[in-house]
Amino acid sequence: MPELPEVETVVVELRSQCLERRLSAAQLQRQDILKRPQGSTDEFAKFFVDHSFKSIERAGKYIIFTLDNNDRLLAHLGMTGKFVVSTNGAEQPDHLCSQYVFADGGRLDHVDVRRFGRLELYRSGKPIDRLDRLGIDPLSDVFNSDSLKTLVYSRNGRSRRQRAVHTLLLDQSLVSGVGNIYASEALFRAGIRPSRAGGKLKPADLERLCEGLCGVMQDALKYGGTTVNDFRRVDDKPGSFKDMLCVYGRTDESCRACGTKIKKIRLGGRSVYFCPKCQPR
DNA sequence: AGCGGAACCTGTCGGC
DNA sequence: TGCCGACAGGTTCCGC
Repeated sequence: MPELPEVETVVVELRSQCLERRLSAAQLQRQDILKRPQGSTDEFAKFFVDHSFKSIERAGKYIIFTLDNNDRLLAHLGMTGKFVVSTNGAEQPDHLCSQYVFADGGRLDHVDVRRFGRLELYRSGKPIDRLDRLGIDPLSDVFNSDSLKTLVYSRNGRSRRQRAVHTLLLDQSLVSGVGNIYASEALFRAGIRPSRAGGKLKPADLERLCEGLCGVMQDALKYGGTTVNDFRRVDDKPGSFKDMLCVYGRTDESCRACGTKIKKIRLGGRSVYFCPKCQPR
């Protein structure tokens, strides 16, 4: 389940392996993965052939591949999506969604078992509107406890939000890149109960939450992300942050800080984990 | 506008 | 042993 640290890990590795290599073929194996289809499979190939990737960037959980003609491929990995660099002679992997063949004999495989991921093609100059709707990135330098106030106040700024702070953290238009794992982990670090209403957070809470979010993202990045079930790096190795998780997936195990049993609840249709003693309210 | 819940998708796991 | 339902969750959509 790729969240910010996993996507960032993938982007850094893709950048080191895929830039400036001429593409000789591209195929879309799963039509339904391409949102707003831009025509036939042939046109998908034409979009890439004889071009190369000029830059690869991350925005929230999205990956933006920019070609040398400034056309762009926007990719979202969903839950189980991955990009794997391989050689053209290698066997075709299961659940292949799209594939990019380099003229030098290399290959980039895009695999997604559950097909929650999406691809979109944008011609040069066409704005990617959905990126404008993303909230603040926890790794950016404008992220601070002040910008986290988006969690507390409604858009018109006149009322306070009633939703659970955990649910608010998952809203990509408020904070971008946070998913279920790091929402639970950040709230543990901040000592805040996930079910607490966002509007009831005090300035000191936002301060700790800011530190918790930044900290957990940076730490996870150092370990190459978290592999719970499916996530793989570009070299198909798992990330190793799983061993560092304090609450996520640790139901009935004891808290690393105080020994209390970790509790699991449901919020907004998601499983949420917390320590009742370290996160009193 | 804010909010909750369903739907999408398939592999895995626990219970019977 | 085998079947079946529950579960995993990022995003979008729908209805209140």
